[in-house]
Amino acid sequence: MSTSQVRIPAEERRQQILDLATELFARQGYQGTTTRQIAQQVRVNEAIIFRHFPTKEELYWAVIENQIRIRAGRARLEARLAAGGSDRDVLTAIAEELLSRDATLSRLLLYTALENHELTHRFFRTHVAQYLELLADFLRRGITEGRFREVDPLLAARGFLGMIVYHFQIQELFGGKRVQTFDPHLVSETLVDIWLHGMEVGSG
Amino acid sequence: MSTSQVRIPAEERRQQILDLATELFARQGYQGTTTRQIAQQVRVNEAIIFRHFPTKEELYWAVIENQIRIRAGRARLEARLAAGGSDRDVLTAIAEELLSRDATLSRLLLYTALENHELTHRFFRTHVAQYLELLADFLRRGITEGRFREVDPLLAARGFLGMIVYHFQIQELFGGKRVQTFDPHLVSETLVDIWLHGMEVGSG
DNA sequence: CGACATTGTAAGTATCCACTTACCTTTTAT
DNA sequence: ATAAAAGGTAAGTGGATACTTACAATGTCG
Repeated sequence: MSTSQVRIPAEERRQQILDLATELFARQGYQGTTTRQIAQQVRVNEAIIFRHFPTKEELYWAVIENQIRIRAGRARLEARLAAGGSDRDVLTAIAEELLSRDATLSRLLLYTALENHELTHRFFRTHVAQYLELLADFLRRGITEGRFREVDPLLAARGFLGMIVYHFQIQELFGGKRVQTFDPHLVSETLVDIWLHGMEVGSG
Repeated sequence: MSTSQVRIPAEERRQQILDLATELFARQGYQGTTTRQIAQQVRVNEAIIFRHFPTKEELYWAVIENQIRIRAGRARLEARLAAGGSDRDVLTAIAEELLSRDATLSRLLLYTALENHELTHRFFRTHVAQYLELLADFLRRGITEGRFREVDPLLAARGFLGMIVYHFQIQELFGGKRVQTFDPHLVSETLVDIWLHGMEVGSG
């Protein structure tokens, strides 16, 4: 033995690798992160990484799938939409949840969208598109019930999410928060107010 | 001499390198693109790249600055805002212009935002923030003139751009256009309609 | 107590990267 | 005509990268 040799059960080590790799991939992307870096973060020999994950690429997809599983709020969105309350309350809650997420998953997904061509589209269809469809369904109901104006529900859903997500991107990715910080609650209320006022029949 | 040896004036060669590097960086990012790849695209020896640009990184920034110079429509936006016409016409024209751009610059900027921490923020302040400020000024005038409701103009500007940019991102980056294509004109009109209806005093 | 699977390490390997060096070929100015 | 300047190439360099191999320490169970 020459260094410390901390022994840890496999399951735990695997999770540790996954967690630290998540951090690095989110900050630096797939290409910008080396397996040596990951090993150093875990304080373990590089070979350990390859004992738990056959290739760097498989580690990457494990990271992505893990993050989607624990973070992407498809279930949470469904619950929110089903829970009821006024349109304003429901939408504000959704917006606030999106704004309060940490940037890790967003960064990973953007990196993946940029770096990867084919696999991203499959992923997009099964996750982002589903999220948008849920929102669009909610709007479609509102339209047939006469509460919302007649517009393409999918476009309106994209518009709503776009307001929120773009603000988040500017603050978290482009360093906007170094110039000016915003109260997430105020942001949610303002953006929901504009969008809802724009969608409601006979408002104003 | 062993291969063809096509001789071309320096200025022209430089531009050629810039153009092909732009394409590669936009598709694969800084880290994902090798100088050898660029040389192969230009059909020139790798050393030529380094004759025209001292390092890969300087080539990258030359690419970015070039794209911003020829594409980013600060001047065009100012002209549009000054040209007058109804709010609806002005905003629809802006939206349509953003939607009809090709994805190259967007991809480059997103890559840069993700990969680079410090330089991106400086760039963001001098370009994206300025663009948003111009829009916010336009809204501020509308608010004091009583045409728009009283909301934070910067947030409203982000909301507007967000609707457009997010739609563009989904279509161009996440492969949304493989699932469904949209008429840019229809998209502009729909999103502007929602946002404007949401901002106007006494509409509906 | 000792066989053995498990967790770990050190030290590779082949390949690829950004960048350099040494040299050749064509154009141009005098 | 010819020297110099400019555009081009082949063949490196050292270092990094993903992944492997050979072997050492350790907990567990018969």
